[in-house]
Amino acid sequence: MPLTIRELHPWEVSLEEAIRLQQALAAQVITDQPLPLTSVRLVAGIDVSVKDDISRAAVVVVRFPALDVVERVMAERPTTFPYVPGLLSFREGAVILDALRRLESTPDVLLVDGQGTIHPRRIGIACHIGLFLDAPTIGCAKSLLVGHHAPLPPERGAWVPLRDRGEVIGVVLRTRDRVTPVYVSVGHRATLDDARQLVLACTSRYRLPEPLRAAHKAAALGRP
DNA sequence: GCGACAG
DNA sequence: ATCTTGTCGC
Repeated sequence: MPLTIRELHPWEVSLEEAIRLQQALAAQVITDQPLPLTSVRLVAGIDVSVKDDISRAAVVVVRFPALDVVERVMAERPTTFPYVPGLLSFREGAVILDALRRLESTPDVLLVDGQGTIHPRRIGIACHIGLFLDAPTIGCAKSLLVGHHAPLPPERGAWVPLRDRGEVIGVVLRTRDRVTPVYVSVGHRATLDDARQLVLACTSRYRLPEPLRAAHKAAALGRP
């Protein structure tokens, strides 16, 4: 039984309408639902690459905790929406859903390359995709969109809370000794602690979790 | 008005 | 994200 995708709203909207949609959808994001790692069997990684106005999305599903690949799908479509900090969903959302519609397996949780609740309106692309799927999602970004944090210890597994306007919206996580950290936050239907633990459990030899590394490679346009 | 700013 | 060469470290 594949994932069910809800078409909550169109993607071709104005910048003003995009913000209005985010404000309405943000209230539906669930950030307190437990996601026991012992119950996770399949994890999906999602990433998008853009080249010559063509966006390519890739979704790679791996078994957990082994991390071996079990499925990989892709989709392409013209890039229309511009890149605007805070509105990434509207640039990459449609092509990601196109790829997800081709998925045959049903991941228990999806890792998205980008922010979850680490967002001005608390609805980054990971939350947005989670709402369309009504499934557990987690945001894992390589750089920061908003928020501040204390210094992070140098060893793998170290983490500190990320705060914005007085609230904890995510964590800064070191996935490898002495390596630049990643920013983890809940996308939908998960808790921040479970999100952090899952990202770390999906990371082995590299900085980024395996599902995202695999999706990044698959989405790369250039060389076949 | 001046910075900050996922991918 | 994409554009690009060499280079430091395990």
